[in-house]
Amino acid sequence: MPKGLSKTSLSEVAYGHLVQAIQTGELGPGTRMREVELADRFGISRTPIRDAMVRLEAEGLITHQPRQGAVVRSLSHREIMELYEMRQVLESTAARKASVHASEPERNELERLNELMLESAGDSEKVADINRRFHAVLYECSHNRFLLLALESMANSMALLGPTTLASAERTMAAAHEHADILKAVASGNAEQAEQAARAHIQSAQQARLELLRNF
Amino acid sequence: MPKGLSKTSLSEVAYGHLVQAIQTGELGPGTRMREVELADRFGISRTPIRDAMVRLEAEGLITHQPRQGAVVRSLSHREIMELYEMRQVLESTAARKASVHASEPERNELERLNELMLESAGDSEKVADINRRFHAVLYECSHNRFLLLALESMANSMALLGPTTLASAERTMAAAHEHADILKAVASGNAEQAEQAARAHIQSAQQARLELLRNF
DNA sequence: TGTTTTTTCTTTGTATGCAATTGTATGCAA
DNA sequence: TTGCATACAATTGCATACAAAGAAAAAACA
Repeated sequence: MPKGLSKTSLSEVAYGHLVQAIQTGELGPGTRMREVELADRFGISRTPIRDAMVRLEAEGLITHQPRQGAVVRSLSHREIMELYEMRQVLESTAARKASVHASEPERNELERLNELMLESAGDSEKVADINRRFHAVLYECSHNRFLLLALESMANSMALLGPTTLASAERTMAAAHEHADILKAVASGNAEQAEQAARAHIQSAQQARLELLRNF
Repeated sequence: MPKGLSKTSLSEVAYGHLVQAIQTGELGPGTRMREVELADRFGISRTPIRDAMVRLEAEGLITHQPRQGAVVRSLSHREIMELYEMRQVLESTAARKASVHASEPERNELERLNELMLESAGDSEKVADINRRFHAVLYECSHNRFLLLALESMANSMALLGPTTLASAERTMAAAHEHADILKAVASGNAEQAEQAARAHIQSAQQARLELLRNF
């Protein structure tokens, strides 16, 4: 055993692993999650696994029927639309709040991430990661803890959708452009415009998602 | 041990008890929650208590420092304002969606609950309960599972605020009136108006909350 | 007396065992 | 073959035991 002065609990480690596994598709929607199996895989006992799974269920990433085990939630077409509806509401609100509350370092960080994303166009894995971080920072900028909580939970749910919509370089460039629109509005403190730009961004992401679903 | 007629899991029972205890103020903000103590109180073991607590933490009702136990979250003035901001966003969205998706039985149920609330003016406990149910039904009317999840979590967080703002008969009547405005807009399918009415309702609730805080 | 160190004690984090329940396979009868 | 009952196996829900980390208390020291 590495002389790990493990600061974080195994429950959190397990939670992180599971979220990642769901994000990468290693645990795709519909997959049955057996406690012992996961415990073995991570080399820990069932208890922290259970903790992580309870949390995942509270966030809606997995469903859990009593005495019947948990499965990674599988979203119907309708639910996917509902998720994007919700995302539109939350992201546009975040952008609005950010336009009021974002600090200059935060705005700079957003600029930098967006440039980085544009530069990485083509490497879809990297782009997806930077995109996630961009949105995460934007969420923080809202400076509203309850909104943040809901946004993070929603972002996790997005993992249920599978591959990113930012695979193509064109879509990446379009997204970066939309991000820039949001940033411009945020920087100028124009709440209305920021909200609209975020709304437009999510709508276009939804559009891209639908195209992806059509050609699967 | 009584013959297990337990239909729902003990974890859920514990979760329900804890939420209720927080709502009634039995477990007020800042209260330290010891696992063994709660387990003894409910006559069960620590495991289902832990499950419930993990869930409560995911919802933001309790905070949990590693190796140091959990405490019922205590909201600063700023956080209370943030909570109402968030509530305004979510409730107005719910009303908007309800104006599109609510079925006739649902609308009738809302009407009935609102009448019942008005009739109960004076009995603040009963009013608060009916009010909760009114809002819960409105949430369902949105027919968006992700929005619903966020709303339920938010409603639980409201429990952290302590006593209801609907103690006085006047405030109850005002609230019922505001509810009626929402219902009218929902019934006529006017999304914009429904959203505005809900926003106004939450603003007025926030106002009442501030007054309550001032005189404590 | 005040401060630092050591010790004890409480409480959580984790592992594991047991019992209950559900899904599944097998056998029997129609 | 199909429907149904019964037995078996897999898997979770819960309880409990143990270990480790912090907090509190006690002791030692300046």
